[in-house]
Amino acid sequence: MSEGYSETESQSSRPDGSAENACCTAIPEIDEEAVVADVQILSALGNDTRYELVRRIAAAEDDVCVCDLESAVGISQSGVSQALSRLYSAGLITRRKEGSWRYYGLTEDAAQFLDTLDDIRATNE
Amino acid sequence: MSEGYSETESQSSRPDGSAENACCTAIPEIDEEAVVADVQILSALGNDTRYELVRRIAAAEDDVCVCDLESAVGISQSGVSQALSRLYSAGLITRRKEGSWRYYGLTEDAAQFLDTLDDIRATNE
DNA sequence: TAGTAATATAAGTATTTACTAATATAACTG
DNA sequence: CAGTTATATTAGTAAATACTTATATTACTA
Repeated sequence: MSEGYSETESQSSRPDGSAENACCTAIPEIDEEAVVADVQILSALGNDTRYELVRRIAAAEDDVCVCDLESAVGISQSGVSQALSRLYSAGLITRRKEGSWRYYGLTEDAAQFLDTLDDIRATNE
Repeated sequence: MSEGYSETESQSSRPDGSAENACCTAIPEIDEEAVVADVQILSALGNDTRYELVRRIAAAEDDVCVCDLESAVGISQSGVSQALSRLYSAGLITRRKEGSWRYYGLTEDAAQFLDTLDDIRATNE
């Protein structure tokens, strides 16, 4: 019950004098599918460990195996594996098997994303 | 103590026969400040509520006040305020006071970000 | 085949997060 | 001024998260 601050019949005294919840501008609906897809990408990348993993994969010239990443981010093998798995399902990294090794690489999406982040950071300096 | 799987002197039998943790490519260090800044943005946006707020602010023609956003995302006034506050400190929204109202708008960074997300989603269809 | 290495999965847990309700603050209004 | 409205802040909490350890799986190797 998140009401309790508007018991009277909402005779809104909004800034522009309009009624209901239209104090400013009508707020359009948004695409629910887009939300889900985008938030998956954003939350996958919005964590130090996973972000670092992606940056390291991006920085490497070729695809990278888990063994290397493990020592790089300082958490357990299991933790790295889980992190990579999540990045993979978010579509941020590719994976390829070769013998006992698993090689991870960046997807185009992720590359584009990192570029945007670099852009933003560059303009904010 | 996240070791325990490499007790012997790491006489690595890596894919390319190289030593230490260089099975693939040397993995360069990454910029710690960039990590912090980027993860702040990503994690701020990587949550349904906050993402929706940003999308709605983006979709509105003018700046938006909290009262409108509240009904849009379906959480309490307090929750919205906290979400906006976090988005603000991540540099994703602007805020401006006008009488009792607070108007929120998109920053350039956020706009660029949303564009990239739209791009990515568009190419993945 | 048994043994070992690379990675994944499962189960458990401390920490973090995203809320809610209650209260505070600040500005407008009679 | 007292009352009300818009928003922020605080405190508390259920649920989610990011790990850990232990175990399973898969592939290579002697």
